[in-house]
Amino acid sequence: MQREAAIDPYAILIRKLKEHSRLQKEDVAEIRALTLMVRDLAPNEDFVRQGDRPKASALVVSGILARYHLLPDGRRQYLSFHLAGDMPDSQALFVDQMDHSVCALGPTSVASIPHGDLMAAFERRPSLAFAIWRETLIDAAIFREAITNNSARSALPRMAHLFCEIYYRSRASGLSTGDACHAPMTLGQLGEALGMALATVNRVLSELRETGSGDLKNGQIVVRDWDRLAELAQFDPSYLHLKRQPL
Amino acid sequence: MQREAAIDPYAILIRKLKEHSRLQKEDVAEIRALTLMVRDLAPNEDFVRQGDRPKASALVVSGILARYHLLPDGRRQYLSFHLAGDMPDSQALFVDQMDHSVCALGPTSVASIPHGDLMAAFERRPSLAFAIWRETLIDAAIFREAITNNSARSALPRMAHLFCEIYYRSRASGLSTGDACHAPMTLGQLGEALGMALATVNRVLSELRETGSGDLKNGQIVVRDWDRLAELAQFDPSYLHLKRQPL
DNA sequence: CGGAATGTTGATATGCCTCAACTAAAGTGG
DNA sequence: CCACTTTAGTTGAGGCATATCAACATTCCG
Repeated sequence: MQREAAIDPYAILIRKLKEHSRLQKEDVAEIRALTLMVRDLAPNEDFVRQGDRPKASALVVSGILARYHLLPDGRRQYLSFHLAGDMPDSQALFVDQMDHSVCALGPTSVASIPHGDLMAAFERRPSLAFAIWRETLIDAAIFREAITNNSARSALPRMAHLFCEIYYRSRASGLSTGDACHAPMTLGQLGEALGMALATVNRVLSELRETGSGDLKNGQIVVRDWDRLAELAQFDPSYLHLKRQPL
Repeated sequence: MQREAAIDPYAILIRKLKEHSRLQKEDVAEIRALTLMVRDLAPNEDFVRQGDRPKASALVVSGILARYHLLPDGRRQYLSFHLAGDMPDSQALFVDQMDHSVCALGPTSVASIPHGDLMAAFERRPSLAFAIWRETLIDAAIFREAITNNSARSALPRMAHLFCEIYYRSRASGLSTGDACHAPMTLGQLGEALGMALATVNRVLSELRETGSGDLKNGQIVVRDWDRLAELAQFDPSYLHLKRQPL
């Protein structure tokens, strides 16, 4: 996470919302009037924990946030990954208590937006509320796809699908660099996302590598052959509900 | 679904929203002013299909609706089950195209609410919009739990967990009768929800039966020993975000 | 009453998990 | 900057949970 001098968190949020929603000038103005407190997280640091009652929502400015469930025996189940522009817990606006935790994958910088600010903005600009509501609904679509991915696909296509999704979303947000995108997760975490054992992750990843379609390396997903990867994964991006297809 | 003469769909929605949200008189009035078109579905009949662009939202009046993904090879992955009072596709209000289908499990009666009506009501009563937004967020929490259930739990606790959830939600909505609740699914469908093969479903269900904690019989989930069932499932209902605990 | 859908049970196969030993890389303090 | 420790990744052997296949029983429904 190179700390760049000139990151404009507002611009990041505006760009992201525009990927799926139309924003009027007034909506943009309303966004620019929000109070933002940017904070840097170390890899693996929690932003909120299961059981918390946060008073602000998170906006990912750079890096990646992940949501996860903590199981009684201490294991983790990663639920979703959130790139720059995402607001991974706008849900806390309307649901008192966190039912999951949110942590940084690699070094990550996060802006907090006080709930009060957001609610006031919603009142003035319902269309802004609808854009963020839509964002939470797309989130839900991503969860649904994860249910299907982890329940109905075997190890190789399952991993391929997750890679497709992260790469595709990165690309849609202009966060990819050529054939690669940022994904600083360990094989262990990948296993906790996909519901497979570490040793299996390793073997399946090697297998994926050998197909020449994709790879995970130095904290990056590398796409060597998109068509092949997407076919292996049976990846259909329509569930992401983006206005423009980056691939 | 016995067709009863005196079902009031408005009352069902109001009761449901009150399980997690506070409604003012004006919100209730706004709900009662909505246009509802009730329609009966036969078992297995689709209400909307993947790819559709519905112009109305569904409200379950009686029976159960299920959401599912259709995979390229024709298999299904059931994603969630929706009881009376649920609005399983309010998402279509803000997301153009359906990324999944919705079908009836047993005979089911569904009310359609035109999107225009809802949006107009939201404009007059933002708090009503927030209640329904909250509903969609709880939905998302249920999806997250399904990810964890299907990815991190083995067959027996996985099945127990789904039974717990459906029974608990039924009870919260006053839809349970003693120790049982309506759940007219076949073993095949149960397998398609839990990501296990039909034969396995059968064996695991027998096993569950033998623990004396729960059962699925005549289209009903029967809870013989709630504490045992909940323990088997590691069931923690907090993700349902209900104001009052029915158990 | 007959046919289709659903449920039951056994035998066998296999994909993934577990355990374990080891290598490589990354972070840390002297 | 190097030795040391910790964390991450790699690979093999073996076992087990669940899938698959197959035959049959049962219930549902027209």
